[in-house]
Amino acid sequence: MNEKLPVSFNREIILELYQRLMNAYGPQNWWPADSDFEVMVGAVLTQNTAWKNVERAIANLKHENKLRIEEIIKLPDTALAELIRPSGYFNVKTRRLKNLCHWVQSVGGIDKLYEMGTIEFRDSLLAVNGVGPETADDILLYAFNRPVFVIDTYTRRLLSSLGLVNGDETYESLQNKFEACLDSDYQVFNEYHALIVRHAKQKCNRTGECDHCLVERPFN
DNA sequence: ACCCAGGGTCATA
DNA sequence: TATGACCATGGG
Repeated sequence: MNEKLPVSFNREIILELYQRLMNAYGPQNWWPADSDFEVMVGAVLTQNTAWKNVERAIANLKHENKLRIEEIIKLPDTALAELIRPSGYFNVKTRRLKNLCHWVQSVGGIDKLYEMGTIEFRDSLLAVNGVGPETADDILLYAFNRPVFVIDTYTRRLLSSLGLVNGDETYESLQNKFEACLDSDYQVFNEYHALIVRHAKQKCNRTGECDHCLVERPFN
């Protein structure tokens, strides 16, 4: 008896992982943006794209005073595409940004979003062409402080590396697991995901004692 | 020269 | 429902 049980996805493990990440990297202060709308734009622009490239695109929009809903809608597709060019997929993202802006207008403007229930908010976002689960949750969590846990490829990679998942789990399945393990606190959700991204960027020196290794060491 | 980056949609079987 | 193709820039 007293044999070691296989590590499973439970509250204790998820809390310890959070502590490891926090100890290694400290608070990340996400999402870097000057406005809620900027978070929404950034969430679309960063799809499968390095954040550094998104920063350039957003800087272009700011410099031309186009980081506003009406301005983006007004802008011809070719002009908008040119401004966001550095973030890649610029034709696709031009369409997606406009879809998102039209959607905001259709619900009566940004102010109406603060009054919307989180479930309805999420479903409504997902109905916008170009907004998938991660983009929707980025917006819900980082622009509107809603307690939804963001899942991304880094999250899957980390969990897989720790042997906590098989890799065949759906987005919502993983999200549900996290949300079931944690108190529904948007500040923790915010920090947790930011820390996972921070960890993904951490280089491993293979000594077993770097921050990367300390975070990913086996659980007892 | 190749691979990846804070995804998502669409056509096809 | 489940793959595969496609979108495109910039840095390692």
